Formats: sequence, structure tokens, C-alpha cells
Amino acid sequence: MTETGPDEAVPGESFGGVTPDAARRLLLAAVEAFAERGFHATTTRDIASRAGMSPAALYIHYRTKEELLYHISRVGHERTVCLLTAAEQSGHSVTERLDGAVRDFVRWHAAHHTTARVVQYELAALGAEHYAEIVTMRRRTEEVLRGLLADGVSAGEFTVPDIPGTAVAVLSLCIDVARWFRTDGPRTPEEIGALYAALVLRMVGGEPREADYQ
Amino acid sequence: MTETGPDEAVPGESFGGVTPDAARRLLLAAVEAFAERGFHATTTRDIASRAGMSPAALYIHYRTKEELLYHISRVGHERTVCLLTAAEQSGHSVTERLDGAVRDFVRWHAAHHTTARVVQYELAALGAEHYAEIVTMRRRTEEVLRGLLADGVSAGEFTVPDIPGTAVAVLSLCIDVARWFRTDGPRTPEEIGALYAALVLRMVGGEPREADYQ
DNA sequence: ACGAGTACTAAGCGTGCGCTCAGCAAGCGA
DNA sequence: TCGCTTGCTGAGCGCACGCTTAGTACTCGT
Repeated sequence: MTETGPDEAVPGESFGGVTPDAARRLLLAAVEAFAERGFHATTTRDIASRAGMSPAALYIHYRTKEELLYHISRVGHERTVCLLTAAEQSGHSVTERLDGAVRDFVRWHAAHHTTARVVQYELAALGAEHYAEIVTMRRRTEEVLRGLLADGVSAGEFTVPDIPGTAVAVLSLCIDVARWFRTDGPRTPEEIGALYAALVLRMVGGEPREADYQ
Repeated sequence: MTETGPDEAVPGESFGGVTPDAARRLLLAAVEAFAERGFHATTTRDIASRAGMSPAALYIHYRTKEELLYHISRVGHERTVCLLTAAEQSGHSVTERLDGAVRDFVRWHAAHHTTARVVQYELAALGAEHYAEIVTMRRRTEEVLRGLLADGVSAGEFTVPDIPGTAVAVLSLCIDVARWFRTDGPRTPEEIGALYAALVLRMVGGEPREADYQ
């Protein structure tokens, strides 16, 4: 489990299972290029040359440039939904569950900020059908968070007058980490995860564990 | 002052001073198109036809497509810096100043979400020189917010262990409103401004005015 | 040894892009 | 009345894009 290193040392962690090797290399090259320039400003020639191949090689493994984006988006969304549901189903108090959810979610967005940037900010370039599928997964993400907030209110641990609005705000906060995070910045993904978990617990009127929030 | 209406009723409010008329129409058309599809997916033909003109007309008023984006970005950033500094210099308590700053900033990003989306999320498409200029204005925004947090801590009204980190988080929260806000959604820009102001006051360990936080 | 299948490349097709240019109609001072 | 300026259009240049096609080297079962 090297996924929490200070750098994006294992950028393909989520794509490790993709075969054949050339298909994975193309996927990683696309992530890099899309994150750097955006989908529409990236050329298929750029992706192929980053993967050390000719432009035509791309079309052996993927039918279109959009399909590459779709694969990246799907794997990324599966990963984030997975992170959140895991935190939701861990057996501690609601405060600890929300703390863990935000911490892991933010840490992933920082550690894999290149992938996360594509996953979170290039949605609009998807085709209509793929877009609809991804939006469904995003709704699931929001539902998990709303459920956590509602549980916290029921348990008397949180005070949240507007649960849907607060859920959107919390997701905004966490997702946006992918936009501004730089590997050479002053904070590690762990530190940002801890900071954001504390901030979110304050937002929901919980009791932050001040030990973590120096 | 109709800028706070429920819809983006005055989308060109910030561009009202632009002359001649055709230049303003092109600017508004570009805002619409960039917000909808993104800079790179927008064609100059699209912009021109939205403004009711031929493609060549664009180049009478602007030297390149990028210059259109630069104008939009500049005016938008000037407006947001202006909003923040106005709130910073109002004469009330730090709590009220931060409350007002977040409220106005968020309200603008919701009410003018089309412009704000371009201003906040299409930066990467700017040329190197224009980009550098805009980044300077964004640094100013961050400084104002950091100043407010520091003042609040000095005055004993806030508890903020990590001022730079919290400032980034607050800005993320507010800016991201432009990404998800829909005019036909359940909330008005005022309501979102009030909700976010309350959430931010909680984040900084202040005393939210619960009357506003319904 | 050899034919089939796989993974790839060199070359390039057709399209639509950003942008240009010659020309025209309207407004206007002299 | 005339020539100059302003604001615009129709046509289109040159280029780079997404993607295709024909062909090649290599692997492998038999």
C-alpha cells in the first residue's frame, strides 16, 4: 500500500489492472495530458507520443479519444465512491466516520491530483450516454455524504440545519483540492486530509478532535 | 442595482461599460459559449453567430480568441477583488466583515455563475503573460481572506490554527458555487450566500448568527 | 516450417479550425 | 458632391485535428 506517498508515486494505482500493457500506458498518458491541458486541448498525437507509440496505436485499444476519458472517469469515480462507502460502513461513531470519509477522500484527491483533476473537471467533454452514467455515480457520492450528515444529526453529534446544501458544500471543498494541489507545495496529502476533516467537523457543528487540528 | 436578482437577469452587468455595442455583444456571446462548452471547444464561428455577426467581425474588435477570454477574466477578477476588499473595509466586527465577504462573494458567483465559471475555470487557456497577470489578482484575493482570518484571531473572535490552509479552503468552497449552481435549482443566490457565510463562520470557530442559518 | 492472429507503424484522408483579406454600404466633414 | 473613415461580410487560406487504411514485424499453435 504505497498509495499515500508524498508524491504521485503510483499514479497508475487505479489502472494497475488494465491490460494489455500498451492500453494502460495510453491511459496514463491520457491522464497526464488531460490534466495538464484539458481534454479538448489535448491531441491524440500528444497522448500517443507520451506513451511512446504512433498516433494510430491509440485506436487499436480505444475506439475514440472520448472513450479514453470515459475509462479514466469511470475508474476514478468507482474509486471515490468506494472510498466513501468504506468510511461510511466502518463501525465507529458518526463523527469518526465523517472524519475518516473526508480524510480519505481529500487524501486521494491530493495524492492522485492528476487523475482527480481529470475525473472531476473534464466531465463536460463526455458523450451524452457516458455523461449520464457518470452523473449517476456522482449522485451516489452525494447520497452517501447526505446519509452521514443525517445520521450525525439523528445521533445528536451534528447540528446541520440544511443537509443537502451542506453536503454539496463539503463535496465542493474536498473535490477542489484536486484543482489547486501541487506536489511541491508545503503540505502532504495526509496533512490536508487532517485539516479538511477538522474543518468539516466544525461545519457540521461536531466536536473536532483538536489533537489532530494542531 | 438589479444585480442580485434570482436569475442572471443582467449577465452583462460587469461588461456594461464596454463599447462599441458590437464588442460588448461579442463579449457576452463568448461568456455564454465558454461557460457552456469551455474555451477550447468553442469556435470563433460559434461566438460570432451568437452575437449575430459573421466570423470575421470578431477580429475587428479583438485580436484573437484568447483576448476575449482575457477581457472576461480580467473584468471578472476585478469585480471579485472589489467585492472582497469592500467587505474587508466595512466598519463592523471581524465576524460581520467575514460574514459579508463570504455572502457577497458567493452571491456573485451564484448570480453570475455563467461569467464566474469562465473566470474561475478557464484560466489555463490564457496565454503566458495574461495568465501571470490574472494569477497576481488571484493572489490578492487570497491575501484579503488571510488578512480577515488573522484579524479575527487577533480580535479573539476566531480560532484558526492554520490560516493559509483555511483561507484556501474557504475560497475553494465559495468559487465552486459557480461550477454547480443552476438557475432552476431550489436555492436563490442570497440563500446560498447566507448558508455559506454561516458554514464559514463555523469553520473559523466564530459565532454564527443562527438567525440567518435556517 | 508455416499460416493465422496480434500489435503496431507510415502515410494520409477529409474536415473544421483560427484567422485574413478584398470589398462594400453607411455616415460625415468640407 | 466627393473622398475618407468605420464596421462589417463573403470567400477562403493554410494548418492541424480525429481517425482510417494498407502493410509489416513478431508470436505462437500445430
